[in-house]
Order: sequence, then structure tokens, then C-alpha cells
Amino acid sequence: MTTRARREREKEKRRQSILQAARDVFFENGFHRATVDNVAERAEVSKGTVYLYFESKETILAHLLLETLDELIEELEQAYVTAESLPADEQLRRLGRAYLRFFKEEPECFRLLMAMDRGRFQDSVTPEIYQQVLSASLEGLGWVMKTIQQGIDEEIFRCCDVRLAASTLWAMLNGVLELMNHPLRRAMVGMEREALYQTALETVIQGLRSAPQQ
Amino acid sequence: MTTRARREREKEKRRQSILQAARDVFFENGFHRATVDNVAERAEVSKGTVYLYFESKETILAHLLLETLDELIEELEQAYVTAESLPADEQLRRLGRAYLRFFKEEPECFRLLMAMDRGRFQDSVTPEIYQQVLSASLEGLGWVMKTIQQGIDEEIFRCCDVRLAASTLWAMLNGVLELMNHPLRRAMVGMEREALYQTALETVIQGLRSAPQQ
DNA sequence: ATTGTATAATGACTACAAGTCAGTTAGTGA
DNA sequence: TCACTAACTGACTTGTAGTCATTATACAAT
Repeated sequence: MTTRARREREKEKRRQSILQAARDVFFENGFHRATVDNVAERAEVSKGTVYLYFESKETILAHLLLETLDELIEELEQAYVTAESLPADEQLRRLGRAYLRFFKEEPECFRLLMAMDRGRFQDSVTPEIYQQVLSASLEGLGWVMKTIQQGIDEEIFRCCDVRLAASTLWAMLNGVLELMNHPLRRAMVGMEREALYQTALETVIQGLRSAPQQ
Repeated sequence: MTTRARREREKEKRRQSILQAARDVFFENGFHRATVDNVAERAEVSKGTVYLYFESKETILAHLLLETLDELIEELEQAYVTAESLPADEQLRRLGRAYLRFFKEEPECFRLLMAMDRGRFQDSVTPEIYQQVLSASLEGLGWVMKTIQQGIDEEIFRCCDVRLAASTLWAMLNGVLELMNHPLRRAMVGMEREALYQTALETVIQGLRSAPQQ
């Protein structure tokens, strides 16, 4: 029964084509303006079919974001690997910049990823999917932790809790991205994206170098 | 014509009672689960009346958040004033802690405030209201800038751009709040709110002390 | 008191989008 | 050719934001 296998492939293909359509539609108009009917139309299927493959509009987005997170993790890994022989502070700089670069290219992704922690999402996405997003994030955090540990071993950093330090850096970069992703807020702080990125990253790295905390 | 004045007062009173009802309803069930009918019922008016006073569900929220922001700014001002004679790094610590304390007590507010920068909000709130929220934020940022300037004058801080430094701190605290506001994310980084708050704040302060940037 | 007018309030209605499901189509194997 | 199954469809249901023609109320003038 080789038919079975082909059927499976075809199903997966359809799933992917729906995801691709959703990516197009969501990114063109933003998630909340896009309708499931739009997605269905773009994918050249009926709305019912979309719901055959995904349980809700939010679930479609979650799967898109999972793909995106995978790409991000790869970028981070690459940044880590190519900087492995450098001093830890420089490694951290590279990781931070890779993170910022990634989301600068995909600002909509960042917005949506952040939006996942809110409102309608919590209700519409199964805990499993949500868990997957979390572990992907955790994997990314892993590279930062590895780097910081290395920095502690090299006595470049003086922080004592690796996870605490990594989370601090991560939280801060998210804060910067959030702030600078929004044109009006950006106007408000009145500076270029890059400048704040750069300063924030440098400030935390300096902080880690010199801070024996508690 | 003293009737006119009384009428005005009564109108304002009704407006306030709708706002209060909205506050109750939004915070009980979360913004997106609450319906305008709920708000109307709670305020003991019809839905039409709600729309007589506010142009959209999002606008109601925006006004609630404006009130909250005013409270926050007062807290920050107070923190600034009571710490004025202390060294700038300690002042900054107080400001940061006031910020974190405020939103720890009102986590829903923080979430909603952050959500304003997204999706449906942009479409449903007039630019004027949005502008008001921005200038309130800016006012808060002002206290941080003042403190950092003082630190530079006292030669405690080595950063050169006050606004850049203040925005960095602000962005970072937001990042921490965002991260720790969410139970699952919190479980993910596996630590207490306070610990991350504390570390993050300390790290940036250390960073500002020792970082001559560019 | 009566009445005219303006202002406030109402709730049935419309619009729109997510999600469902009974029914249809089409591919496959006997 | 037929029966069976899996894939697909789109009209329908549901829920909610926002509207507007109608009604009620308060007040001032007579």
C-alpha cells in the first residue's frame, strides 16, 4: 500500500500550502485584520478545509511562529559556533546582534510572538503548542547561558547565576525590540533603532563584567 | 443658567461610572473576554449610552490606562523626590523599584498597556488618545532622565547620552515585566519575579556606572 | 398646568468574522 | 461498475462590536 504514503505526503503538502497562504495574508494585513476566509481563498480551498487542518486562526499563527522560531534558533546557533573562540563578551555581542538582526528583518514576527502571551491566544491555542513555543524560546536562551557560563569560567563576567543573567539579557533585548518596533514609541524616545540596540546590549554586557550581585 | 453647569457635572459623573464599570469588568475577565454589553449592564445603562460616551471598546480602555498612567507618574515623581539627596545610582534603584512595584500590583494594566501598541488598538483609538498615552510615558521617562543626568554630573555614571541611557533602562524593565508577567514564561526561566527584577535593575545600573559607550 | 424643544438614553438591528457540520465529491480497491 | 472512505465544501450558527430611529426626560416659556 504505497498509496497511503502518497496520501500522507499530499496531506502534508496541503497543510504547508495553507500555512504559506496564511503567512502571506497575515503579513500583508496584520493578523487581526486578516480573516480565515482570506487565508482559505489564498490557499484555494474552502474555509472548512482550513479548519480541517488547524483548529483555530490562532493555531495557524502558532505554527507559523514555530517555524520562525526554528529559524531564529539556527541563527543563534550559528552565531554561537562562529564566535566560539572569541572572548565571551564578544560572543555575547554577536548573539545579541544576531537576535536583533533577526527580528529587525521580521518585525511582524516579533510582534506576533509577543502577542502570543496575551488575550485571545491563551484561550485558542492548545497547551501543547504553547509549550512548544516555550521550549523553542528556552533553546534559544540556552545559547546565551552557554556563552555566559564561558564568560564566568574565563573570569570576564562576575555574575553568579547564569540563568538569571541570561534571562536578564533576553528580557532587555525584548524590551528594546518592543519599544523600537513601534514607530510612534520610536519617535517618542527620539533615536534610531540601532543606537538603542547597541547601547542596551553594551550596557548589559558591561553590567555583567563588573557586577558581583548579592 | 446654573442648570448647564449641573448638567455638565452629571454627564461627567455618568462618564466616570461607565469607566468604573469598565474597570471592574475588564479586570475581572480580561479585556478581550469582556463585552461592551457587560460594561453597560454593570454601569446600569444601555449599550447605546456607552457608545454615547466612548467611541469604541478600545477607547474606553485607553481612558482607563490614562488614569493608571497618571497614578504611575505620581509614584515615580514621589520616588524621585524622596530620593533626591541620595547618590544617583540609589535614586535610580528607587525609581526602578517603584516602577516594578506599581506594575506588580497591577499586572493586568501592564499587559493592556503593552497591548495598546498592537493590532486592533491602532485601528480603534484616535491618534489624539494615543498621543496622550505617549506623552504620559514620556513624562515618566523624564524622571529617569533627570536622575541619570544627576548621576553624570556626580560622575557616578559614565554614559554620555542621557536619553539613550534612560530608554535603555526603561526598555529593559519593560522586558522583565513582560517576561515575568506570564506564568508559563516565568516557569520557563524558572525563577522568582523579584530575583529577575533585582538582577536586571542592578545589571543596568552597573552597566551605566562603568560604561563609556562609543 | 401645558407644551415645545433639546438633550439623553434606549435596544432592536446590522455587519462581520470565527467556527461547525450535514452533505457532496473524488480517489481507490474489489 | 460499485462501494467505501477520506477529503472537501459552503451555508449556517453564534457571538459581539457598533449604529440609529425611536422614546423618555428635563427644563423653560407661556
